[in-house]
Amino acid sequence: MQFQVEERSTFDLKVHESIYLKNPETSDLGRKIIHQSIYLIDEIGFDAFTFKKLSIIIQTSEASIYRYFENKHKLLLYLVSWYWAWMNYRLVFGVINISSPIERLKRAINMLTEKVEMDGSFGHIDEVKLHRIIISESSKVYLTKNVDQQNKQGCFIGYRMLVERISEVIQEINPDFKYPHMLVSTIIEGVNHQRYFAEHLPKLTDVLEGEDAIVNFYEELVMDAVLRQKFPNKSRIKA
Amino acid sequence: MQFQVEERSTFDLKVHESIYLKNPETSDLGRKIIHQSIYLIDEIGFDAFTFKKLSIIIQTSEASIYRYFENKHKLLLYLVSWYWAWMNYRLVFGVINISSPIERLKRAINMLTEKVEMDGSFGHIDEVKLHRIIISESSKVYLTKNVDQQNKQGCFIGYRMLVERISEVIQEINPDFKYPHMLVSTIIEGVNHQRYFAEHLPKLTDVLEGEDAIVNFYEELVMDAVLRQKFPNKSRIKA
DNA sequence: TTTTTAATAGTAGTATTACTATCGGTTTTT
DNA sequence: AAAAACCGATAGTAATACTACTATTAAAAA
Repeated sequence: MQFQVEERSTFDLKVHESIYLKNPETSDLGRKIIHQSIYLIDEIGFDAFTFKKLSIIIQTSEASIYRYFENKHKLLLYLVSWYWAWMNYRLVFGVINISSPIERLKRAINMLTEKVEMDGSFGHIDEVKLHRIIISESSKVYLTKNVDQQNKQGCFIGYRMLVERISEVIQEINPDFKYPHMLVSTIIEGVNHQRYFAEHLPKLTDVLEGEDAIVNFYEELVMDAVLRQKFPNKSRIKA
Repeated sequence: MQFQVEERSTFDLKVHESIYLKNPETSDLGRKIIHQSIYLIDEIGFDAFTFKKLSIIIQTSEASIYRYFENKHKLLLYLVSWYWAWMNYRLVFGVINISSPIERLKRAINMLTEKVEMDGSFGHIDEVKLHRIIISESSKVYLTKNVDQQNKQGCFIGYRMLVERISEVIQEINPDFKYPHMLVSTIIEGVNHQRYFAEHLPKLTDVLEGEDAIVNFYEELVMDAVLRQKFPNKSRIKA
């Protein structure tokens, strides 16, 4: 992940160039588009979201928004990519002082699965609302007929780096573990679904009070899976 | 899951009534709609799929299709619900002779995660093509603003029953395991994503040759998680 | 057998969506 | 001061998602 320091001493997370026609970070209108699209998508959902509606809210024309993004899917891809870059960034700094790889993995899983409840230092982006969008809309970003083409252009490197980064910690702990990427992407997708289920389809998950069951569940799941082959318990029965 | 015996001695899997306006199983046109929509969605993807295109293929009018389904989302929901009912049905019969709950769980996870490669006995439904649709489109069924309303109507009972059925086996094995539903729905959603990644975004998964890595991964993951708390390995290090 | 009714198919239309093209006017850059 | 980039507004198109209405057919009642 790359970032650059700006005058206002915050970071400007880099999103892959092929996603936008014109970088929305470089103009007032661009930032307004990002800011307000997060509000609008969170409110009415991505399916009902249109550039027309957005243009009315930010008092501009539909055509002006099209100058930044080819279509609304690309805008969503931008938001999701920003989130991936943000996660990568948080992960680097959240784990930098931890020497034990096991503890580092635990911390990483924790950051990946915990609820985003505070809005940070990125001016026009509301991370709490963005996280809700990630939960309910992010998979639509790659579940399209254009995946292969977009992947070739590098639209998903943020996600790939996230998975790779954590996979490396897993392999540091247990070089014999065969499925590090599968485990990590299962967790990333899983959290989103579980948070969604907890809110809308609670019978498909286990909502426990007094604890963040989702965080605990995934931490246990990952540690069990990764440590299992390293320290196999021979006393475990075979049925 | 309910089913009924028909004259042609196959089963007619029940899909919840609130999903359709008129049961497509009851007429020739209805069966054609199901049969051909599977082909068309598989070919062009759900986003590009329209009732207009479908009506041209089956040589009828758009309005006739609207008489069976309120909109294309409901049609997708029908297909996905049929798949859930089919899975429930297969699960019951695939597990009926296994007395050991651990082996029963293994078999269930296996059936849930394995690739569908053979077309079965359900006349107008091509299960192989349907499975491809499940992999790339099924989550769109509940990732909408109407989830709560549709859930209230019972549109997702098939899914709920699937999760409940397997959760019960888990609880039979280990009554102390706290997250059976979470584990099962994580697996069901996970397989779909991993199969999708394996084909389109291989860097997000681990594609191994000579074995179905996805099946093995999830079997190990589930067994580790479920048996872990039952037979905790005290020798496992704490970092 | 005729009549009634109910179910189903087909025609034609509307509002909205997802864009594209064009044309002034205003900054910004050189 | 000239050129370039940028923005806003208008208008237009093709496709989509749906609805209202009409026509046809088939089964049930008279």
